[in-house]
Formats: sequence, C-alpha cells, structure tokens
Amino acid sequence: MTRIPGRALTVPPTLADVAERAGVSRQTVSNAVNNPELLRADTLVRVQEAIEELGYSPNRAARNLRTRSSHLIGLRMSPVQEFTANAAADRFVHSLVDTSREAGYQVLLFSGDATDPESGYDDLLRSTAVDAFVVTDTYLGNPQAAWLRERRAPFVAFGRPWDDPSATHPWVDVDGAAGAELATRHLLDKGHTRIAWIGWRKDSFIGEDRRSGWSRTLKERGLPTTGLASRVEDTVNSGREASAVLLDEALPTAFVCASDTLAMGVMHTLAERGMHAGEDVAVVGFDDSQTAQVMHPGLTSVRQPLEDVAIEVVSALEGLLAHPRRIAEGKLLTPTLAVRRSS
Amino acid sequence: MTRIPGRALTVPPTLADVAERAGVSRQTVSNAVNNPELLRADTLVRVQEAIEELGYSPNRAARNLRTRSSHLIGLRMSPVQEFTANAAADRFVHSLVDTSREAGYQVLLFSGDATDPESGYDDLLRSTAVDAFVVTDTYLGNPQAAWLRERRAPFVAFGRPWDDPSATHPWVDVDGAAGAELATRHLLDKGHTRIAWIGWRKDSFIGEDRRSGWSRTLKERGLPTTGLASRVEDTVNSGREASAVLLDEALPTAFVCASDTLAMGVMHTLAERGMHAGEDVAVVGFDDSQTAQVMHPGLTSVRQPLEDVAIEVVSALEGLLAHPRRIAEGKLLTPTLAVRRSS
DNA sequence: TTGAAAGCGCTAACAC
DNA sequence: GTGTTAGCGCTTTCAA
Repeated sequence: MTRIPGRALTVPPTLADVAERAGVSRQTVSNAVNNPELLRADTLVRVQEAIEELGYSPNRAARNLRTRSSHLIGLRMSPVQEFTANAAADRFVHSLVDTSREAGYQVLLFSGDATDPESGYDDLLRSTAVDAFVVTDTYLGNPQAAWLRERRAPFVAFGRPWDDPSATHPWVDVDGAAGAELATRHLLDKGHTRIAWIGWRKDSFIGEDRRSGWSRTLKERGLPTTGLASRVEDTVNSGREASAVLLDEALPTAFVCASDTLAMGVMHTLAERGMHAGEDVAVVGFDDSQTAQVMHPGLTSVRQPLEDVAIEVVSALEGLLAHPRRIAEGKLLTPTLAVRRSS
Repeated sequence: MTRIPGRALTVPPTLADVAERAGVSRQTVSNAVNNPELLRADTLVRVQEAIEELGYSPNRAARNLRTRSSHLIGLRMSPVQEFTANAAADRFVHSLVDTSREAGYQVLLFSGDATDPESGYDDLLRSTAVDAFVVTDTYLGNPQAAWLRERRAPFVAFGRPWDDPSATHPWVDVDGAAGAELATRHLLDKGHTRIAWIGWRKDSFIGEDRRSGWSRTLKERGLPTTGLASRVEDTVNSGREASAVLLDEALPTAFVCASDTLAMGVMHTLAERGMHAGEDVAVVGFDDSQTAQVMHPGLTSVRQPLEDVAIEVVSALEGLLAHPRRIAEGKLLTPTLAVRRSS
C-alpha cells in the first residue's frame, strides 16, 4: 500500500480504484486477478502495475460472499492437557496450518466445551464461516463425525471411524498397531523376551489398536504376553503404579507404553528403585513428545508422521471440496521409531 | 436447521427466509438479531421462533462486508521447536482461543517463513480478513510491531517493546525478573547461598530481564553472583555443558535457569554424575512445561499466567477496536512458582 | 478481449 | 416499532 497523503491507510483500495488507475473496467481487474489468461498481455501488465502501486488485495468478505466460500478450515482445539506429555495435537496444528497455506486455505481455530462435542461446529457451519472442518478428537469414536455427516458438512477426520466402519467420510490415521509392533520388534532385536505393555482403558479404540501391535508381535515369536499387560488411565501416576506391579509380578525386562505419559510413569518407578532406563530395563513410549526428546537419558518413542498426516488431510479436503459426491477414502500412515537411550 | 425435504441442506436460510416466515421485513429480523431491545416483545418472540425453526445464523461474509469487520484475530504461529521443552506458545494459543470466544472473536492462524517476519500479515491486512493481530514472537525486539504500527494495523503484543520504549501499541507481558526472583528467593529459603544462573545469550532481552531477577536478589542479600552465571543457547546440551562447568568451577548448590530446556540440561549433568536433583543440587526452570510436570522427580519451574495474559490481550484488543485513538498501555503480569521435588 | 448489469446477504440511515 | 432504500466489494452472466 503506497502511502496516499490525506487518505487514511485504514481504507484499503478496491477493485474500482485499480480499474480507474489502470484505465479499464472493474471486471477486467477481477479477471487480471482470477483469470489472467483472459487478458491481452499489455492490459495485464498495466493492471498488475496498478495493483502493485495501490497495494491492492481483494476484499475477503466481498469475495467470500460472492463465491460462497471462505477458504477457511475450521479446527476445534481440544482442551489443554497438563501433567501429561501429550503434545501431538499442537504439533499437528502447526503442520496443518503450513500445509493449508500451500493449498490456499487458512485455519480458523475454535473451542467448544468438552461436554458438548457439537458446540462450535453448528454456528460456523450455518453462518458459512468455514468451507470445511478438520476433526481430530476421535479417540473414543467420534460423535461429531456422524453429526457433521448428517448435515452434509464437508470434513476430514484425523482418526479412523472406529465405531462405524461403514462411515463414508474421508479420514487419515496413523497405524498404531504398526507403531507398537515397531517398538516391540526393536526390543526383541535388543534381546528382550519379556516385554510388558502398559496401555489405556479397554474402551479406547486407539489403545486397543496399539496394544494389538505389541501382542501380535510377541505371539508371532512364541513369546508370552499373559500377565505382562496393564490397562490404566493415561496419567504419569497410573504408569508408575502399573509398572511397579508388573516389575514385581511379571519380571519384564522391557516396557512398551501407549503414550509417553505412561512411559514417564515407568521412569518414575525405575528412578525410585535406583534402576536405570536403558541399562536395567528398556522403555519405549508413544508420540515422541518434547519430554521424550529432552529428558535424561532420552526416551525411545514411536513418532507419528504428523506432517504427512496434514498433507493427506489437506489433500482429502481439496478432493472433497472439488468433488462433493466423490466416495470417501481412508488413508493409513505408518509411524517411525525415534530410538534413544532408554532402550 | 430443520430438514426441508427436497431442498439441499447446503443452502442455509437467509434473513429474507426468516422475514417471510415471521411475516416481518428483513430489517426487523436483523434488528431481532443485533438490537433485540428495539422490537416489541411479541414481534421479537415471533422472529426468534422463525429463526429457531429455520436454524438461521447470519451469513458471516455478508455481515463482514457490510460492517467492515470480521471478528477474527490473526495470530501467526511460530515454527515448532523440537528438542526443547518450550510449549508456552501453544498453551497461550489455547487460552487466547478460549478468551477470544467469550469476547465474540475467533482466531485465524497463519504461518509465515521465519526469514520474513512480515509475510502473512500484509495480505491479511489488505484484504481486511482480520480485525486485529496478536503478535507473540517478540523475543528479540519485534520488527512486526513497527511494521504494523506504520500501517495503522490494530494489534496487541504479548511481549514488551524492549527495543523501543517509546512504542505506543498496547502490550501485555510477564515479569521475567520477578519470576527469577521468585525462584531465587525460594532457593534462599531452602538455605542455598551459592545459586547459579544459566540463561540465554546477551542479545536476548527476555533472557537479560530474567537474569536481572536472579542477580538483584542475590545482591540484596549480599551473596555472590560472580562466576556463577552462564549465557548459552537455549538447548538441552548447552544447559548440560554450562552446568558441568559451573559445578566444577563455582561449586553452586542450586541452579536457576532461563528455561525448562536449560534446566533439563542441568538434569542431564546431574544424572551423569550420579547426583540427584532436589537432594544434592536444587534446580529451578522457567515455563512450567509438560516436561517439568511429568519428569522424575518433578522440576520446580516459574509459571507464566498465560490464561491471564490472554484475558489482558483480548481486553486490550477490545479497547483498541472500540477506541482506535486511545493511548496504548502496557500491562505486566507476575508469574508464580510451581514447586516440585527438584528444589 | 473488454465492459455493463445484476446480485450474493447483510446492516446503516432514514422514512413511516 | 417497523419498513424501505441503498450499497458494502466482489464475481457471474451475458452483451459488445
């Protein structure tokens, strides 16, 4: 925006201003912006110069009104979890923002109270404030998915529709079983044969999925799983208590945990007993949190490819918005293992 | 939205639909939504029923176009930092989203490449996509602040204008010196007299501010600071190395660190030497990260009142948008100390 | 290849 | 208290 003396900078130039300056009609300016190939080369140059000189950007509200699309993606933030090592959601938001931008979209954040999963979505949808949603909190089924589908709202889920295999919306997820398998195989390679599992309550689909990767890997090798598994809440203290019991009763030499939070609980138990992770007992967590990265001695952890998840989510979103009736697809990505000194 | 057979749900009702159903003019519906006190009670009820029945929400684009405001706040995400314990930015985003909603605003996230601080702001501003910005990354002065001010863009900064005390924009910040003082006093109360500081490079305003809280507290008590301070990069390894040198050369019994990341570095050194935090040496970090909360044995850390920061930021934003010419104010909040077993 | 007309859905200003 | 008129800035349709 060049500084025009006397005119407030707070009133940005419009299409008409550019048209006047370039000596063309408003429509031609619009075409220069949206369909430059329609203009003769010299006209295009003249218009672009005027745009540059005035610092013109199309008014978003006017464009949104006319095109009935906002190029905004709605994302509901799940509440902050303190006293856990879970930061996957935040890492994902970063990736999503970056990827969306490349696709010409921006992310509108909103929050809703935890008790009402639909709150927030409804208003945004009816006011056509966003073109689509990205739904992330699908840990225990996802009521929003059914709700959004019913309203024909375009959305992509990060997380499988566990509770409804017939669901027809696009989704992207990370193969938790493969992650746990990766972790378990890594420990097998290190010579461990008694490998314990500390996971979440049985009603957690994600927890059971991850657990299955551990159990199937041990069973494949004919190794025991009985008495070596524990299902608890996702807190440090639960992990601490569960690992203490397991150490006493099942004598494992390694732990695979459904989260870094639980793995930190194991670390507490080890420290309390004067044992050292990576020397006396191996520990592997899940999510590659900042804590896993900075703690002593470094926690081996399954890392979700959240950057790739974001790419797939945005790609699905583009498909969805371009072809609303297209059949939905699911995409399952494979995690990696960040090996550190705890194993 | 009631389901109207034959009509696609993707075309939401408009003001005109509601007006027709309620048997009033469009303007009256608009008033019912925006100035209900102007309507006679029975008319209001009738209109509200129609709104309810049709599931009407005002179209945002149309409203934004007409009112020249979007009720959106732009927030640029700083890049993800891995291998640190810094998550204050993410915690702040959560608080900001929640607080904004209460004030009728939503948060639009955008990203820009790290090399060009203005990228992203410019387009959003010229296209009138957001009403205001919240600027957070002010650790080394804030070039965006000057840039935004020059363009008369409404914004509130989380972070003082360190490099320009004459800056006239509203800001909110947390008193880092008070935080470090809190940490240092806590250690003095525990009987420590040789308290070391590990902080950031000298060109970090925030780092020097925090450091001053440590040094002034010790000087007040007539205790030594010489040789007890180290200025390094904000990485775990820097903290590890700096603490090793300090332990050897200055024999401190406690450490105050400018970040939890640095504090974790101290933890590494202690572990490597078979020493125990909280028993042999006390350690205090800064930011109350998830890592501080979940690690063994728990890291005492200065906690920024980010929820309050968000409240003050939104409040300043409201003032700014309501009275654009009002003189700017700065607000300094005091942190607290989360005491854990490392001290 | 360029221009003119119409209208997206809403609200400010004013008339009744 | 309620209705009428106009127009925010843009793009779609159609004519030149």
